[in-house]
Amino acid sequence: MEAALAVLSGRWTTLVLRELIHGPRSYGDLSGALPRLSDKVLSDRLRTMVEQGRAERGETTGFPTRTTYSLTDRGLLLRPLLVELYRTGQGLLDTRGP
Amino acid sequence: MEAALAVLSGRWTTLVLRELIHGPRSYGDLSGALPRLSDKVLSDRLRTMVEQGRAERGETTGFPTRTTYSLTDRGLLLRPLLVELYRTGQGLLDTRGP
DNA sequence: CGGTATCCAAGATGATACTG
DNA sequence: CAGTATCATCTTGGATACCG
Repeated sequence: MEAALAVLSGRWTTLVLRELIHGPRSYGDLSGALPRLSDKVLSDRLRTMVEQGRAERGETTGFPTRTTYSLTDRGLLLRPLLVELYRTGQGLLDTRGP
Repeated sequence: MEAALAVLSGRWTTLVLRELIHGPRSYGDLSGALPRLSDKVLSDRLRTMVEQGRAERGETTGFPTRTTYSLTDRGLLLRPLLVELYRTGQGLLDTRGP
């Protein structure tokens, strides 16, 4: 449990994961989908996820650079947990949340 | 999802919840089961859970006081999420964690 | 036994500005 | 477009000590 929590740690981690679960996303996609997330924190999270082997980065050679992030198999392990987080969140709101 | 995360926020919240899911526990039970958790944080967490309506407190009248905490129906909503946290944690460790 | 009161250190986050 | 650099701030957690 502590291991799973450690992976989700950080206020924005799960939200970035949710975006990536729907498929590869560019830095700009993520930044646009999460407007309240600062560039600094976004790149912090992405770097951590890549270091942990949960995400991969595909970088183009041209200019402007276009980088695409996608989940690895290890990252996809988290999918059921994210689904349960969503379900539980709905449940909490239904019964007068949070 | 954010609602669910907010409820689990705090490094020790899920561990306290796990103890309570097995049944009512006194303050001392919890403190003993989680030796690395300071009194301050334990009482912070319990207070928050009671405020949120996820736990209830039953206090005796005598002395020394003996207080028992237990989960409410709202608290039990979190059970499937905790189970999934546990499952995911196991999965992470199996594939070379954390 | 079952807490509360302080204070401090560390880490996370946010705002802003700048670069290849 | 895709970041990095810097700094202020906010939040958590831990240590310690004390109270009814």
